Amino acid sequence: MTSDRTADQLVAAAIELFARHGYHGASVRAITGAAGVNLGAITYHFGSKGALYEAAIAAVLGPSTEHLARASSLPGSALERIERLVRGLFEYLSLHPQLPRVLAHHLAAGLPIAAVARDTMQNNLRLITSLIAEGQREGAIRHGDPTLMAVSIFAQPMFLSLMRSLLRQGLDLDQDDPQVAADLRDSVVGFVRAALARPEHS
Amino acid sequence: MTSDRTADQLVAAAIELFARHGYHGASVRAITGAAGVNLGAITYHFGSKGALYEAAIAAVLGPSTEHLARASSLPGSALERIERLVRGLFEYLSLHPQLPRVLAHHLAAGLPIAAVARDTMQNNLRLITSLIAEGQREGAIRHGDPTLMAVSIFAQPMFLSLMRSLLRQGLDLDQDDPQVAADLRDSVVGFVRAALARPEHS
DNA sequence: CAATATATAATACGTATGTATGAAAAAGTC
DNA sequence: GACTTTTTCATACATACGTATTATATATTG
Repeated sequence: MTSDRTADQLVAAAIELFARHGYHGASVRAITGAAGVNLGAITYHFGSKGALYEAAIAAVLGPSTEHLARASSLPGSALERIERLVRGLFEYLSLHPQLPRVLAHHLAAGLPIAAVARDTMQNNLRLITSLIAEGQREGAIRHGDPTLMAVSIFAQPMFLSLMRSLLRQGLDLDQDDPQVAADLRDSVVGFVRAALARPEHS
Repeated sequence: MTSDRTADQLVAAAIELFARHGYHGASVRAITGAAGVNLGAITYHFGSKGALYEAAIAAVLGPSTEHLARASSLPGSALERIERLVRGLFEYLSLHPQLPRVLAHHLAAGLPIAAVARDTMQNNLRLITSLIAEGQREGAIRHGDPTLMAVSIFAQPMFLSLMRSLLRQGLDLDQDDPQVAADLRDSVVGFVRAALARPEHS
């Protein structure tokens, strides 16, 4: 029962096309064409275009939590582990640049969020939240609602990745350039560190 | 020549429907229906659906720069003016919650960005950038690339607004609740302040 | 009030959409 | 190797799409 090649290729093509053109803009014909499979393959393997959409969301979002958990699992101070988590998020986004794009379409709709998306984001945010709370107990992180701080942190890599084309066309910041990407990562990490760190007593 | 009622209503309906369903998902029939005008009105007043789309983008994004400039224009330290700008951005987003949604669809596509969108975002980011640079000259803001810092700042209210439905469904954070909205604003402002402030010497 | 521009309206046209259908092929099973 | 299940394929169907067309109504101007 190895991997169902057709279904996998459909999901891969769907992720890219849903990210680029949104749900309605990515036609069944375009998806099956890009995947190199027959027109009827979506109906056969998933039942409907909508079901493939959910599978695509699950495929881009799903693995993120484990990736972030792994990145932040090494021993160290809470602040250090948060930095590693942020870098892990950048890493995941460079591997899956479609994540914020698919999510953006999905969120903008304002419809009920798919269960996978809701749960995954919940877990990702909880991961950051608990690290912040730990840092606050250690006395290394300043006071403030850890959940809201976590949202602030999460927003930056996500939105930065989403703004990819705009930053290139508007500010000549090409994230494909490894140096630019590294500068962006370091800037965000520095920003987050400074935002969380408890002010030193004068 | 007052205001062309039909064209205005078309833009208003288009903003909402493009925000919710994306370009392809918002049909000409749905838009004209919501606007309460004839099916042919888009062709007549704008020439095509694509032209209406550009007009809609211009209408949501365009006024933002002046709003932010006004909010941050009052005298005060750079840090204070940045705080006012961030609050101004939250205010603008509460008046135009479609902005990040329309922009998200547009950015996710990865296509050439519409000129209005590019220029407006450029100006908005420049506004923050120059305030940061000013604060650095004053010695109140820590070192770091002001442009990248500006992106970090901008990302938070934008992404927060975009995550509206997810925060409600996943974290029980309902931004329609004025108290929750105020807490979010204050948290982001505090986060930004701390991120920018030059560390005190111990 | 005629004449002339401007706006709205109803409808038609060709194309693209998601899915259903049934035949052909491939893979699996005894 | 015959039989059965699973998967692919080609095609058909009804509907929805963006826009063009043509007619009607409403302002505008002399």
